[in-house]
Amino acid sequence: MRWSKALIPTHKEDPSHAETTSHKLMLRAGLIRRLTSGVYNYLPLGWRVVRKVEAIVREEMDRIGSQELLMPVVSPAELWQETGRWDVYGKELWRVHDRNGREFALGPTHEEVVTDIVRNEVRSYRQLPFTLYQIQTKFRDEIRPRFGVIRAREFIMKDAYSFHRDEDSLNETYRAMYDSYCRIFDRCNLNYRPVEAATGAIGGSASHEFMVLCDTGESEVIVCECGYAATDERAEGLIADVMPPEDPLLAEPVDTPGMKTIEDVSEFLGVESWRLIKTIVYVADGDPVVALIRGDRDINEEKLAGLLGASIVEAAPPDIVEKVTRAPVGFAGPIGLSEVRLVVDRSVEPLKNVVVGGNAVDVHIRNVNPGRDFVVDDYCDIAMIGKDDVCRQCGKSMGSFRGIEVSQVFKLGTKYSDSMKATFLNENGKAMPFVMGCYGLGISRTVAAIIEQHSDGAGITWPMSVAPFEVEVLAVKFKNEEVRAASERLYDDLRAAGVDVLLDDRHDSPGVKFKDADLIGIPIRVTIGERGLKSGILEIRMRKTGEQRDLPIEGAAAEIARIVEEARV
RNA sequence: CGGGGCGUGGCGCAGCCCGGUUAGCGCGCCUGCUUUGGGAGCAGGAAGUCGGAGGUUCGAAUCCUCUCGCCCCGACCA
Repeated sequence: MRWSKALIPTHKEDPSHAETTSHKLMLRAGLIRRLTSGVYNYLPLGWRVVRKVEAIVREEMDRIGSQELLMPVVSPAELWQETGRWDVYGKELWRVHDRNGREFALGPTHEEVVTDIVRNEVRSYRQLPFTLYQIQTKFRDEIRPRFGVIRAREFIMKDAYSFHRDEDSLNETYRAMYDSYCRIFDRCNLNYRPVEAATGAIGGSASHEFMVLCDTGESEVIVCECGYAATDERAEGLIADVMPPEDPLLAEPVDTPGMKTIEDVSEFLGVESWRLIKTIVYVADGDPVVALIRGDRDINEEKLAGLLGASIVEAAPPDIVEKVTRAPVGFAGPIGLSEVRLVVDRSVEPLKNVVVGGNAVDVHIRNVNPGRDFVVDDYCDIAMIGKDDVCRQCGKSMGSFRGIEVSQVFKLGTKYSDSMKATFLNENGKAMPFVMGCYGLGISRTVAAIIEQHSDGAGITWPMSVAPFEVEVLAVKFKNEEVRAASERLYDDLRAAGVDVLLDDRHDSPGVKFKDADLIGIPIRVTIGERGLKSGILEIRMRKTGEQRDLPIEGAAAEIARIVEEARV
């Protein structure tokens, strides 16, 4: 490609709307342009990178025997209603309707569609196991699109689905896919880590997310030196007991006018926040539930939902809170509640003489003792675990890091095949539901994640494997006949050698070209100018390391092609 | 959805509080000449219904109302 004919619109200044490194650089280097919130054009340079990442993904999917297909973006509402996700997925499911008012979803993921294909086409256990995948545009009407393509409403994803006769077979493919993902991210030169994850709206029994380490990442991972690593939604751990031994005192109401938050009450009464019990009313699949946790901690709604076996758990609206506690929001407590399920976190068990809401306006109760003043059937783990908590596996205190979630794999089990009646016949002629796995990988997000880890003050520093071009030939003073001839020859020779090469043949000043070269970050830059030509040399420079050396023009193309070949993964 | 902020040539911004002629600046773009190893110089030029609608006023980018869009912080996920 010749730069003079290419659409590579670079910018000297940072765009005003972008915050993160990758977002700024993708805009400045002319990889993407925003069309509307969370929706992006991929310009030629950006698209080339997407294609490179896709190629790696395809190779690795093929390697484990996964077959590529293409499913439609649009799918009918009825399919989603079969599994209940038409409702469960909520507003994030991008819904459209046709001219007759019939409803459709723009696919955010394709469990329903792929299961529909398989239930119609696969009959026998002899056909199992197999894995299907596609690379396609996905739609999620995100609450808040963010960070350019990292959280977009329209994005590119590779999604794979495996079908099995039993759990053992699923486990085998799950492992193969997990290893495949490791190879993919290794080849993209990413510093990443697979961690245990919650299953969320997709469902299933086990899940891992692949996290690319990045301080501005949106996900928090809890880690322990023993090897344990899990997302904060999923992490288990022990919350250290801070309660000193105390004799139980007599519970008594206390006036707390207008004190509605843990912070208010703890300040007003002059007690530490852990000497309170946080009481939160939730609605789980339509039914109110009250959850209790120590005052300085937060409830993990994901865990609560899992414990209750509910698909939707959300904080109750004020009218439900009032109905349940007979008081406005802010004075909920466990004492005297009836006809509502109480879920109590383990952190509450050791507490003595603590403060709870009084279930009445402007009243709290102090010196409350769990078990004595209210009944606890069972203490559970519904706590959001943090980096300062203690590992359940080894007992050491844990740490945390932030990351970008580039992929997630799930063991789905029969969740979808059950609800969609997708079955095969086993050896005994008995109809069995397919055991399924699903495996997502955000292609566009991976591109952004690569930039997050591969840039410097001057621009992007692409790894060879995903760079839009492998070599940039920068002609200083392209007008000069000798420079022009030498550049053209090298350009042709490199292309003939199978190298992706960009020729900067613009008639701009050298400064402009050098700055642009740094910005778009092609791994190898070859500079050809009058100066070097006099002595028959050109200059080759590695973008990432800044390492540079002179090369005789004779045989330069072959030498450069060799270096490129070596750097390819 | 709650909180905060912003919409002025392609990009980055000033002007707005305190209304007043042809709406500025830097970058970019076009033409010509000179220049060419780290964002060149000179000369000339194109490009904006000041997000939109309504209102106040002799007069609105500026004040008021409504509306649309965008970004950031929190509840969602590849």
